[in-house]
This record gives sequence, C-alpha cells and structure tokens, in this order.
Amino acid sequence: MENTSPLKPTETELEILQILWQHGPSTVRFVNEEQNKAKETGYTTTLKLLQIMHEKQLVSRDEESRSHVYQAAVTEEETQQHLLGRFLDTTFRGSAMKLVMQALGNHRTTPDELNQIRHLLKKLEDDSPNADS
Amino acid sequence: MENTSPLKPTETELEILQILWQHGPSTVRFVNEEQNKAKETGYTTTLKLLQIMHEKQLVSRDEESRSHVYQAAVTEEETQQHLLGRFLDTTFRGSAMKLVMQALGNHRTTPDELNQIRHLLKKLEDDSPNADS
DNA sequence: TTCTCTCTACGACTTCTTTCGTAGACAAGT
DNA sequence: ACTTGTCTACGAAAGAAGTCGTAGAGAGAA
Repeated sequence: MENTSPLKPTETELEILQILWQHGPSTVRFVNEEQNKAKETGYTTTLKLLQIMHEKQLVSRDEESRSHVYQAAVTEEETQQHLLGRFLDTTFRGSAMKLVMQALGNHRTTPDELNQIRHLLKKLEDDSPNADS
Repeated sequence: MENTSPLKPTETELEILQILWQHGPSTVRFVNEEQNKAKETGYTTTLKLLQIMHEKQLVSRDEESRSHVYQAAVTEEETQQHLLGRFLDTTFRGSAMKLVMQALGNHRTTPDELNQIRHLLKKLEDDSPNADS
C-alpha cells in the first residue's frame, strides 16, 4: 500500500490524463484528435508523450491489436490530491484555508454547490473531537 | 486595470517572490541566504534569477547603493489568484467546488478556520442574488 | 505481388529554466 | 598604491519538456 506514484505529471501529460479519465482507454489516434480540439498537435508528438508516460507508469497499455490502447494508471483523485498538495505548499505556503477562501471568493459557485460545501463543513465539525462553534 | 503582465512566474521565481513577500525589499545576498535555508544555491544563481525577474517586471529594484535592493512588483494575492485560476483549469477542469472539497477534506483545518469559511459562505449567499460585477 | 495507409519506435532539435564560472567595478583597510 | 572582499553583468553549460522527421513493420486493397 505504499506510494503508488510520487510522480508528478507535467503540464501536457496532465492534459492527456484528463482525456483518458474522461473517455476511458483510448488509442493514440483518439487521444491526438482530442488534443487537436484544443491545440494542433502532431500525431507522433502524442505518441511520444504516451510512450514516455508509459515508461513513467502514468498509463498502462494493451498491445494486443496493432494500435495500442492506453489507459490511465493513476486515478484522477489521487493525482489531484497530489498536485493540490504541491500547489498548496508552493503557492499558498500550506494554508488550505487561504486557498479555499480565494477559490470561493473569486470563482462563481452555485448556491447548490455552496450547500454541498456547507454539508462538508458540518461533517468535518462532527468528526472533529474538539470543535468549538 | 488592463495590466499587461499576466506573467506566470516559474517554480523558482515563485520561491523568490515568497521571500520578498515575507521579508519586504531585500538584497541579493539576503534572498540567497533565505534560499539556502531550504536548498543550497549559488550566489550568482540567485542574482541571475533576480535579474531575469527584473526584466520580466516581476520585481523592481533600487540601484542606489552598490548592492541593489529588490522588491516584489506583483502582489501575493494577484499572483495567487492568477495561479489558482490556471491550476483550477488544468487540474480540476474548472470546478472550484471539487477543489475546495478536496482541500477541506484532506488538509487539516482548524475549527477556527472552518468558522471563517462558514462566515464567507454566509456572505456569499447574501451577496449572491444579483451579483454581476 | 505490389502499392498504400497507418502504426510504433527512436533519435534529434528547440525552447525554456536553472545553474554557475569568470570578468570587471568599486570600496575599504593596511 | 595595493590587496582583499563583495558586488553586478554576462555568457555558456546542463537539464527538462515538448516537438517532429524518418524508418521500418504489418494489413489490406487492387
């Protein structure tokens, strides 16, 4: 149960992971086409990236058919968690609260979402032995 | 308002900015010594970085005395805001709520901090009906 | 079979970032 | 005046990330 992967995906690798998370196992061709929706990218560029990510164990691949099928080998949540930790340290010097305040304050959030957060707050309070009001 | 500097500091530049934000205007020597507390860094490395940051207008400098005195030219908040925006998009596909939930859920937050957030939530709710500016 | 299309592999090039060596200026101290 | 220490400027090396050209294999159509 030890470290699954202290590996930090780069900017582009993350974009590819997003595609794999959203669409499930995909061929290079498919990933490339998705990437092109946002930004023109050569086919071999995508291929190379996926190969590197495979080496880094960020993705796994099925080589059965001629076109290999790639799949994310890390979950979206664990990756987000990991990146969030780093971001928190480097940008907010570790203060989760400052980050949350800024995120809530400057990005529109629907009333419903605010409610969900309220629920979470309540839950956190209940779990915490020494909560004062 | 239309400032032309949505420049994104690099990892190391951010570290230096943190030092300047925390300690105010500083000489290269001082910044370098602060950096060394975390990681051994050559003096000229720090110098070069500050010079580059000066070119990029991330810092300003006072050249009066022989040892120049550098000062952050961007505020901590605006930088955090900018980086947060990027991070939100690339890592959480724009969902501020998901980010907040994860931040609150997985990083220790004191009861007092939870309270501050609660206050913010209330404030957001009050302001929200017709927000558009 | 032969031609054509698509795929993987691989290596080289570019750009960006970080690191550092070296040179010249300048102020003190002796 | 000379030596020493600290400073800036500059250029170049080292590293990291992303980009792409080219070669060769295989599959299917003609």
